[in-house]
Amino acid sequence: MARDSKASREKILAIAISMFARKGFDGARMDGIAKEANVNKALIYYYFKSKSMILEEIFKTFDQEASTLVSGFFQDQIDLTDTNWIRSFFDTYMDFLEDRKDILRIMITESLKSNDAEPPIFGFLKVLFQQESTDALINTMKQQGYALDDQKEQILVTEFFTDIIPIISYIVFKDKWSRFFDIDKQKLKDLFFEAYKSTHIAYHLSQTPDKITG
Amino acid sequence: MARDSKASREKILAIAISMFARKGFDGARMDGIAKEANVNKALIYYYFKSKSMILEEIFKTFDQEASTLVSGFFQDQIDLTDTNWIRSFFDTYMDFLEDRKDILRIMITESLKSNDAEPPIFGFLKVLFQQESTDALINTMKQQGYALDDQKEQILVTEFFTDIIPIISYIVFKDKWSRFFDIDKQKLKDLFFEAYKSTHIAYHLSQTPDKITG
Amino acid sequence: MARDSKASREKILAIAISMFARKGFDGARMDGIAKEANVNKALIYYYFKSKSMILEEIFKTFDQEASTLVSGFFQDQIDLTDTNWIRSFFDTYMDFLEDRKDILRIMITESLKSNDAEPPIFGFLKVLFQQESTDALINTMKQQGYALDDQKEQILVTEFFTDIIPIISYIVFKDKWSRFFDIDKQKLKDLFFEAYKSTHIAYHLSQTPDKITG
Amino acid sequence: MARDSKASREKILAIAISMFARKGFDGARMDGIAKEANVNKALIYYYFKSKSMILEEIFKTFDQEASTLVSGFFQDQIDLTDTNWIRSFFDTYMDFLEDRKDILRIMITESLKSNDAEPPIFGFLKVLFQQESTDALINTMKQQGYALDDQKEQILVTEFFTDIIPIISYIVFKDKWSRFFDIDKQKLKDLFFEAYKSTHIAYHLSQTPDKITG
DNA sequence: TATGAATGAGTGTTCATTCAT
DNA sequence: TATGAATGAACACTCATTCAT
Repeated sequence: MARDSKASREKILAIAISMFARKGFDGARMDGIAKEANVNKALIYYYFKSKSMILEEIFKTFDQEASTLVSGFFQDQIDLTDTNWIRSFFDTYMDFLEDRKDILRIMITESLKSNDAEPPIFGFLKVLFQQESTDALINTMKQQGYALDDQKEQILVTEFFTDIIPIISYIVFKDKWSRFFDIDKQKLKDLFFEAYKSTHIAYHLSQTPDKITG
Repeated sequence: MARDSKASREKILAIAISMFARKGFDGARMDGIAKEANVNKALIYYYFKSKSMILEEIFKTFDQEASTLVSGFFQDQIDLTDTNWIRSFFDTYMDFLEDRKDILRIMITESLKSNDAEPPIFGFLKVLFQQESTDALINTMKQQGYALDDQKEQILVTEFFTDIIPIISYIVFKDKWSRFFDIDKQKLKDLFFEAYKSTHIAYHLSQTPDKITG
Repeated sequence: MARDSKASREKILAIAISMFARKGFDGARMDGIAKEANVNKALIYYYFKSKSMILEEIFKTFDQEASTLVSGFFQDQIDLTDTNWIRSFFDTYMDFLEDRKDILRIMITESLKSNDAEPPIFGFLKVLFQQESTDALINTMKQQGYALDDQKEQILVTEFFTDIIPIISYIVFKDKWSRFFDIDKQKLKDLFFEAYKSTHIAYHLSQTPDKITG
Repeated sequence: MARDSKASREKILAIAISMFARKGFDGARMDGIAKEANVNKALIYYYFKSKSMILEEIFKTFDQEASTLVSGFFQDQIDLTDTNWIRSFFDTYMDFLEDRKDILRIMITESLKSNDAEPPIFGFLKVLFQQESTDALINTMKQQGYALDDQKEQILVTEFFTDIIPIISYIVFKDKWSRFFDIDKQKLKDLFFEAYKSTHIAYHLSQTPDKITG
């Protein structure tokens, strides 16, 4: 109804994200997106070349925003021994992902498909560990006396499978978990943070010189 | 061509698993399955009521096999302080999942969709932590002096997000990881085990009475 | 961009002709015309009621111009025995059609469709042999001693299928002929004129009294 | 209704030809073809890969049949001086085309479009003047004393524009001509043959030495 | 005059599923 | 068991056309 260009486009995009997340990219229907977005189906094609192009734009925007987030982070002082700092980092990071949990769902699903393209989740990982950030992190950690084995490959693997993946999984599964295991969402969040702390964070702390020499 | 009843059915099932994994359930086509399985499309409907029923059978069979695996495990003596035992458990567990990695892919994808059904991956979790096993585990751990907070909820959350999920993720992503990060598969396996050991296993060990009393 | 009324309208018309000729009326797209004409799609509808109306205007204009051409011709003295006169007539006629070859393409295509409307190419034929012209021609020919069987029907059939049609065909096919039979365009023109002369013109000459009595 | 493979396929093909001829390839609708052929729309795609593939098959079949016709012809003795022979040849040729007049309509329309493909009507021309036939014709004509300028290019041009094109045009336009010029079909046929005889055939005869010197 | 946004009705094509044998 | 033929309901995408400004 509203002849408001920007609004229509954004609405379509928002519904598409929600739809792809709920039914999967292949399970989602253009008809359904149009109906839910309250726009004419043809209008979708006025703004987006094809279904796949919507997906591409979703991922591209996500990567850009993630990049901005990361850049912001590593301009501050990093202190992995400061529990407050870690919690603050963790919360900002979680809020960012929480706001984009539907995109994360889509990202996982699409990453699992077999095709020649790089899995979008690897793209996200690369954004998080882009050259500058990684270097800054490694340097900071070294300065703080961390026993870094200097193997970037190990860092990447460890961070991906024991940090990023658990966190993303928590975000995409928490609603269903809360529902099917009949548990309060705040309680679940605490349980997850406890698990995260006692595994991944504990691992980081175990590498501090304090811990070692202390 | 081949008038071998069982063979046709199994072939269809095998190809369906591979197809669902590669393209997603919605992206997979009955035509494609028939062609790849070298059977007539209508024959699929002779053996399976519908596309969804194939999926259901896949999950049901998987759950049964997982259940058998788990039962076998907890008949033996559990010793979380014995590194050899842990590695042996880990290897058996990994081999089992490795042989079913396509099913894991499907399971994740389907678990992410929005519907009223319980996510199949929760079903898998329940199989792993079915009453008897969990009880056995908890009892054993208590006997071995573990500081168990007795909260099954915490155990479930921790094991799911920092054990099952990382392991499954490793299995479903390792091929692509090896390809896109250009790293040898064996090397990657070592890196992952190192990450798993220094986070999840370290967490378990940290809970041993030795640590507490020591 | 350009706020030049006439220019936009003419441009749209010119592009429409080219587009209809290249892709056929049904194959041509309003979007494509707008884009190629560098105008807004809606502007086309400001100048033309619909796609079909563009076509109608094209044919109407063509018929009017053809009519003017023909009128001009039969004001001069007709002399079918004068080779110079024939060549001059032929050249003027050819140049006129050559300048409108895209319209001829459209005309043929549309004439072949099945509908109740008179094929536009018949309209063109009627313009060429409109009452006055035909009468003038017949009279002149009679005066010059031609063995006219006085059958206007025969004249029309002969002129259409062995004069107009070959000439139009030559015009609409010469570019492709030159390309696919790898022959120079001037050479092709000579070959065609030779063919035309030895069949159609020869036929006219064979009807002159000179030839017969001589 | 009838579960008769061959029949359905042929029906679809026949209706497609008729539809393409009536509305043009782009104007024809798959829905319309299905409905008129009394088959399910999806069945069309069971037999043909796409709309364009139907067209391709139509042309391919036509070319094969034309090739067979031509081959048959040049096994007999060619005698361009024998009016009976000419008329017999002409009739067979006309009947063949008459039976395929819808295909001719499609062929012309498609030949006029702008694309990189060779116009199908050139393909037809090549079939008619395929190496063997052309050679046979030229040899025969030479033996019979024809003043052949030996230029195959001239022959091709002359035969295309003053023989094939007029004949095809007659076939595709005769129904409409008869209707819009209110003339009996048999009468029209006679008029056309008269026109054809007094132009194209006259041209051939004019080249025989016998006729001229005899 | 001109345009960006919007739309109803299609358009070729595909899909899971069923039928007849 | 197995298959070629057949189908209804979608499916992503397009089109000529109109609206609001």
